[in-house]
Amino acid sequence: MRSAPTILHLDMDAFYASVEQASKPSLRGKAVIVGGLGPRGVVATASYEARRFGVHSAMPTAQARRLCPNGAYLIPRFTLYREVSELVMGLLRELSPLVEPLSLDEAFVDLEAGGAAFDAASARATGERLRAAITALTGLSGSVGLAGSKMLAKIASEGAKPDGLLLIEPGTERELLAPMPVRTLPGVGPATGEHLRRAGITTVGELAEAGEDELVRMVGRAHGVGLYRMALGLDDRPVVAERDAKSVSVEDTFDVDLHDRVRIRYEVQRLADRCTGRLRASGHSGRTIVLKVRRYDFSTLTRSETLRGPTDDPAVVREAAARLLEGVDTTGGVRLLGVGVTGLADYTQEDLFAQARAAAEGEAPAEPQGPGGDAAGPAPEGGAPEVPAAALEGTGAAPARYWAAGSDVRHAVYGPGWVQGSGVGRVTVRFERPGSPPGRVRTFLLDDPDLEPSDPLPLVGTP
DNA sequence: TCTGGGGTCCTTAACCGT
DNA sequence: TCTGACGGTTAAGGACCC
Repeated sequence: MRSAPTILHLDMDAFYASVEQASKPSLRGKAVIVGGLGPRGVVATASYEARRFGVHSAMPTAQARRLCPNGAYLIPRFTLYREVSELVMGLLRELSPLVEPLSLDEAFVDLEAGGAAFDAASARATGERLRAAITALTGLSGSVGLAGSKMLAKIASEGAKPDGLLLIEPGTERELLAPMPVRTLPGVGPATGEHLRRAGITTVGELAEAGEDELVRMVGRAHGVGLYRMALGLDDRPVVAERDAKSVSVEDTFDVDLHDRVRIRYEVQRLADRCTGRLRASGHSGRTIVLKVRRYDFSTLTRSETLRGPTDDPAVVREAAARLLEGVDTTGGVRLLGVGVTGLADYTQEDLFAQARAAAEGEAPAEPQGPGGDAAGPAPEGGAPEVPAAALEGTGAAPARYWAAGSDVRHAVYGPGWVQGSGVGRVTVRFERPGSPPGRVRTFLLDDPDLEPSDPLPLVGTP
């Protein structure tokens, strides 16, 4: 807690959807929904236009389509969002060395540590300058909260949305918080909220009245103490610039539940390989392998195994994951599989045990084998568009090229554009780019040789 | 046609060693 | 030698966040 509101929280407005609108001029002012488009997809971000229809994040995409049938439904393009995010984070780092990103679209900044503010007036001026700079650089809007602590800065930016700035003057926080619903506090989700409601506690003020002992009794030691302090507006967590990763994991939800044990084993191997790929890319190795299984009824279980030392060897992770799978009953069907590695070492330590064994066996690590050697192999990796696994299920036919809605393409004649939709042997492309007027739509055969996938264009600086 | 994917942190229980 | 307290580690699950 500090006496001047010099902790800043930035929250970009409807980030993914706004990036899509900036890069696809015909979508400006329209309902845009970014998320999973499959039968089990959920909404990641909805534009404010879409929110007016009741669409919000974490909602099943199928439900969103019912509420907002004329919206534009797009898959996320994380590479582009990451680029835009880096631009924004760069602006934050000009304000202070103490920048703590929470996600691609959110961060805390300690303005005092950077000499960018020392009181309410200078903090407000810095916040407004930042908002203008973000718009100038990216064309997007962000909301800024300023307060004497992280918690209040975050609550402030929430209140500032969209496209605003809110400053909470230190000293006013208790009376400000008191009437707010408990769910306002970070860390109070559906479960804790319901728990408290049953005890007759619905506002932050009532939370403070309940007292620390009572809260600890209700929700446990760590949570109770933290909750009580937050209810009083007390929060002295520092802004931490660099936090090292503690785990790496990958998981897939399948469009249709998996029953075939051979196929399940195969998918676990693929996930293990993807996981080690990411592990190595981040320069880590880890000691504990975790297998996650979500069954047909949405019940989730995890099984883990701790090795004698950290590894980043794909064969070792694959074998551990396969062992863990053998202890899991999958009759009834599996909706999701995941493989993770925790207990990360911040350096890459060779796994001498695995190396020695591989040398003894005189064998290169085996590639995972497809179930029964049939055609339902993995979707192509890398630049090429992926065919969803379910699209191949039960078909012996070679798939036509698959064009995901929202993805970038380039046509030999018409230039850059994006996929508006595809079906019945055709793909519809809208030809426009960031900064251009809304473009026109053309339709091609799925395998038109003039059409190819391409990388996103930058939001600004394109001629 | 319900419910993603990537994480973090906490709790509880079992087990081991002192 | 037996029992108990305690601490560390591992495993499993759950809440929460964006």
